[in-house]
Amino acid sequence: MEKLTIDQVASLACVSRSVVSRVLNNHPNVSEEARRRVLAVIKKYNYRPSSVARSLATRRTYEICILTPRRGNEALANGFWTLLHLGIFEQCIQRGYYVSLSMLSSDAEEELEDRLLHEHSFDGFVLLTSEVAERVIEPLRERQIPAVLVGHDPAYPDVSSVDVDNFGGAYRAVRHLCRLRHRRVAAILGHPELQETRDRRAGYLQALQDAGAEVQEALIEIGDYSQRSGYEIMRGWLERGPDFSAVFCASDTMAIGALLALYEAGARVPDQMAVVGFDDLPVSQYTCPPLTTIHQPIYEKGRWAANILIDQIEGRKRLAVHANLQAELVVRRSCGAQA
Amino acid sequence: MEKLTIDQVASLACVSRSVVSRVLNNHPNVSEEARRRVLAVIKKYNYRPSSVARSLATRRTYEICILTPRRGNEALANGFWTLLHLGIFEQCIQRGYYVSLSMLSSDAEEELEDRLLHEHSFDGFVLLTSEVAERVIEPLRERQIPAVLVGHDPAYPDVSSVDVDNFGGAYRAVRHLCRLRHRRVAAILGHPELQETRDRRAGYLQALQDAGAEVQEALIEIGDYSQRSGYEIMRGWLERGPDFSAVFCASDTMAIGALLALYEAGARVPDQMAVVGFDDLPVSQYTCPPLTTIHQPIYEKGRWAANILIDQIEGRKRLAVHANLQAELVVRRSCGAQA
DNA sequence: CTGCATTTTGGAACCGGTCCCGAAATGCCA
DNA sequence: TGGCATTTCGGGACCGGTTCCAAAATGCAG
Repeated sequence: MEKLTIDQVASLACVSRSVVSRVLNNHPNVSEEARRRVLAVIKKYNYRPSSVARSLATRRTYEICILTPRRGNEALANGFWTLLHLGIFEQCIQRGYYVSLSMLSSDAEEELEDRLLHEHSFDGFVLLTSEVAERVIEPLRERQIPAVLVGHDPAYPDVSSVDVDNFGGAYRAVRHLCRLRHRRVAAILGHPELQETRDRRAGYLQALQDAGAEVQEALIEIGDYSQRSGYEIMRGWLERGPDFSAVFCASDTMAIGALLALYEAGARVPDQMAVVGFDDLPVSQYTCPPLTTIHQPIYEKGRWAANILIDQIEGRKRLAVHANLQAELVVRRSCGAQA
Repeated sequence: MEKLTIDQVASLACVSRSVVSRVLNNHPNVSEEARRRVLAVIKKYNYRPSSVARSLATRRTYEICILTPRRGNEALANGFWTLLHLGIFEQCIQRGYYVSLSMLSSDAEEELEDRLLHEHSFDGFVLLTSEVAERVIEPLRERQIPAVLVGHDPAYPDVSSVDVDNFGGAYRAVRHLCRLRHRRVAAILGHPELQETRDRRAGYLQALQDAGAEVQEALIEIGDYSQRSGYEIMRGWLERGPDFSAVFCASDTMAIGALLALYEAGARVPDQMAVVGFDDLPVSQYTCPPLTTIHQPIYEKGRWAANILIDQIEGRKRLAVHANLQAELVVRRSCGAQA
């Protein structure tokens, strides 16, 4: 069964192609009689208008592009991105948009960026992390292409964004530890140039200060969101004999690495060392012991991002909006609050 | 800076648009002089031809669509899919194709399927799992749209596929346990209607038989690839007092769930219970203890799938190819072979 | 310098839609 | 029944490329 064109549908329904077009787009001013005939033909032959041809005429593709950072496999393959993609995808489909996927490696693949931004006309872009934003924001601005940032960066106040309350989340995580009588709480944080890291760090410090606990730079180490980095940092500490009783990890992945180091050293969690994470990955319910962490509504972040972007594409929102979603503490066993 | 059209480039370079088109497509029969002028204009204005217009004329979009099954979040968000998508993506980009992402929920969303298959013209489809294949194979066949299946199913011998050696992997995992003197080895398998499950089950049974170990239906339970299912199955066994010393899990996710149940029950792994998984997810290096498992080259599977599909799109392969990738045993600590 | 083969060029049709606009059909009222 | 407003319809230009083909330019041999 060959694919029909609008002209073939028109002649089968004995009308002009303008009429068919009007029926397809729910324009008024088409007689009941004609509409009926056209719909009958469409149904009979299962006709679908070519989205390519339509895009050419309307200059709209109904396609948005997700730009995901290309990190190491270990930092990438933890379910976080799948959930985010899923949220974006489901909302887009619901609103009639297709989703295209790209992963940008950190070395400059200008060729790829050029193609994505200029050659293929996406209606808008979802930028995952400010690393990605940094690389593509200029050309997007120049061509006035709608974009939304998942994450946030004060450097781009004009770009809509959706983020989780990183400061508040870290604050609540560490406050929780302090309330459990931990006076010295170490931290494994992420790349210091990320805004996210700065906010989580600030939350951590503020919570310590508010609790009257010790604040000490020496208790902070920098990882890269991989399990390996969490593992190695914790192992380094254990070798030197840690002088603290709890660790706040800026991601569950790093917490998972830390848990293994503790396990190998025979240090019991939470008795000898309390651990809390950040993100609440699906797997974190199943670590040994299950991880106390800050729940990020990852899937919802995706949905919000898609909604904001599409509103912008369709011209409903003129000004940039900055959504900030709640990050709640999920108490499980790695912190010692539950038997 | 407005986007130029081919006509504007042509007049800036003082040639007709046919010449510009020829330059863009590396056709012969364009004078050095003209080519030079055209390239200069293209470079100066950073011109990119519109892929939409080109697609309309050539009937090729250079876009392939990944169809991912929409499972529960827990079974979805474990890094497996990200790695697979990444493999597909990187190979596609390298060969000049865009990647579109779709997740099909199991309840019939015919509307979505129709749109994906008919309205938007993808050059080809990557079907992740035979569940997905089952739902879309018919219309794809009918319209002769290239597709490749990741996984495999004897019901579709005419559809190219790439899979891992499920039988061999399971066989090696269980043989390993038998060699460690386990005589009774339980199994947590996946959905029985999946070909994958059938193959892994067969490998498990064969290994037991070859080792002269006990083969007993009662030692087999069915999970759904979620951590939760692994957890609950193991917990059920522990409550009844297990009469076996090792478990083969058909996925790492289920193994991770099982590890937690064992941890909670105070059963030491591997001393009291040996555990092996299947997949070798990035996180499996960091479970407590690290998981012995069968390594699936997930990323490579994605690359193979993309390559096979694009070969087919570009007409290089006429016949269906069925790739079968090695699945190797990775010995870590959960099986007791390593100190 | 001529004549023919070959290279290079530009015009035009085409891909499959949208949308503007003038013409035809219809409705309504006097 | 005629006249005017309104609804419906169809023709054609357009979106930005590709590709076929005939015409123009060039190259080469005699």
